[in-house]
Amino acid sequence: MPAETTDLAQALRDAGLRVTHQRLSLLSLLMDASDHPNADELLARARAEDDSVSLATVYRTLAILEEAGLIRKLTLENEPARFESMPLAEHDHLVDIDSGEVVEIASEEINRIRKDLVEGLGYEIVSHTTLIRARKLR
Amino acid sequence: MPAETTDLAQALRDAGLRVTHQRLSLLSLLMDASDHPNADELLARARAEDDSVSLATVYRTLAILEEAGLIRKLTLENEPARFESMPLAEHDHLVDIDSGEVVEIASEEINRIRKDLVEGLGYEIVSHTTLIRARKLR
DNA sequence: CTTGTAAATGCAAATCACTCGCATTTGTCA
DNA sequence: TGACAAATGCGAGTGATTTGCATTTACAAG
Ligand SMILES: [Mn+2]
Ligand SMILES: [Mn+2]
Ligand SMILES: [Zn+2]
Ligand SMILES: [Zn+2]
Repeated sequence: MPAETTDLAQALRDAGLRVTHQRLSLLSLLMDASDHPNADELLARARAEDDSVSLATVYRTLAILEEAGLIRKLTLENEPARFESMPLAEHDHLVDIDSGEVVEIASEEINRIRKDLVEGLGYEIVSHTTLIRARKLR
Repeated sequence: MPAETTDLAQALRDAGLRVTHQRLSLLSLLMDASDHPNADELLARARAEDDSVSLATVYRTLAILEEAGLIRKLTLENEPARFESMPLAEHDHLVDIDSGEVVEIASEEINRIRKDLVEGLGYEIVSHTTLIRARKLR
């Protein structure tokens, strides 16, 4: 039995979730993905292994994995949501408006300033998303 | 003729847009709004003046005003988009996850750091949205 | 102030991403 | 090796937003 499979299965158990092929498949796909796929794309990839997976389960599973803190959902403008495995470091996303590509951006300084600002207003951050639409300079 | 009406009409003309009652109405509503209304709410407010306005026109008009840079659209998670008149100063939004209220947050420092970071990656920012989901501390 | 004409609007039907109901299958724990 | 609740596949529903088309309107000309 591969180590990775065991790890992911354990991550699901630790989250109090049952270990199903669909959950392992989607979690694994997102761990390995270098891009930020949406539900349709994940369905296609999951079906390469098991062609009986349904779109409804993809959506249900993604919601559950997000709830469990194992993955993150990116709500974009005018296009279906994309997903990524939970990153180790907090980071923002830049969408290249010409290619659609998503680039990750991290700044510990921005995170700190934002946190202080929000707390100064009497709030605690539950989650945050920064989406930058940008164009490549030439 | 009120000065405001003239101003808004001129803003539309300057953007190369025809001046219609619906556009003036929505633009005016957003200039005066202290909250961040969605399309449904704007339709209700617009109908208080002219009960023949349609939801389709509200959506078409909001898209046009946004394209013209006169208003801004906020894409939230799991709820219809909200709108605001184009703010003078760039700012982020905090959504109180308990009340649904939207709070504005401005930090010139964050804007500067982010701009430098993005330019360092060879991009220019076209627009950006930061959405913070937060809970009031007690 | 009329008129021609393209653009804007209202209405209803269509889209699209996502969700749900339900019969069937599967994971977990005796 | 069952019992049984939870998960899944499938198809039908939802809700926000968009679109086709007939009608109205803004506005440039005359
Ligand atoms: Mn797609
Ligand atoms: Mn509403
Ligand atoms: Zn990311
Ligand atoms: Zn704002």
